[in-house]
Amino acid sequence: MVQRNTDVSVQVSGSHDTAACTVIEVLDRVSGKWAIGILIATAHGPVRFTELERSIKGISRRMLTLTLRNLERDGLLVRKVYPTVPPKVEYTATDIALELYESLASLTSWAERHRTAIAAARDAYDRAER
Amino acid sequence: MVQRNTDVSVQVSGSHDTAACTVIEVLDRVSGKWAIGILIATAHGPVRFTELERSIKGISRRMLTLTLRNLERDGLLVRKVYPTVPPKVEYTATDIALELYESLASLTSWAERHRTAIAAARDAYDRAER
DNA sequence: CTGTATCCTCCGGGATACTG
DNA sequence: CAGTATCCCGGAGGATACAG
Repeated sequence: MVQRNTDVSVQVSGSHDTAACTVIEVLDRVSGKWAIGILIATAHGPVRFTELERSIKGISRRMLTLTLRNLERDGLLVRKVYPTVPPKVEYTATDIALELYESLASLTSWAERHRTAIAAARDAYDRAER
Repeated sequence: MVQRNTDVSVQVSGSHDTAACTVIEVLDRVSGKWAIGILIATAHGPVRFTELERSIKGISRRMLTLTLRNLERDGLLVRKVYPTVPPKVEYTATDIALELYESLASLTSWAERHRTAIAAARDAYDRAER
């Protein structure tokens, strides 16, 4: 989770600072290397711990647990334990999480529209600066 | 900038993995403690270096420079130098940046709608776990 | 005024081993 | 199966000083 501005981050005037704060709230929830992946992986029904571990390539058991706990803490995931043996645990996205998932669509759209332009800008910049 | 999955991050099936990747592209552009603040501060016309330094509370000169360079490199900001003495430098948001700025609106909306629910979930979780 | 250059700290996250 | 517990490392970012 990136260290962010908790106090009034931008001091323009009017509503810009609160806008910044609000956006930052979301980003803090979604920051971290794995949160988005988990959100997406749980967006279509309950998923078990090991399923997640397998579907999210490269995640360590530790980070999977930690990220799940954070998402659960924020009310984005529900953790249900079946007291069987061996144990079974299911994680389910809440409505709030699903709404977030949809809100990310406009960002996805932005990235798709401008991905090549951004790559080009990057190339140009890098070629110029050396 | 948070360390993220560059390879296929989520292996569900169909388009979920590409969706994840695309979202992550944006987040990488916007991650870092200060990028959003700068985006917002430059969203309403050219701003000078020192103006930014003053309006974005708590930012160090180093991070201001670094973040500005990254945003410029991605084509989100244009840096214009007036060869006067003392020097004057203006940063202007590009159209791409402005579009991004607007796309963030749905996230802001999400945060506003659920902020209290999230806070409540957090409280409940913390009270339960001890 | 607009930056660079260094040094240093903190913490997100990986690797590995152990457990109910 | 679903986690904890430790140890460790790299890099984001702060503080400070210097410069064109």
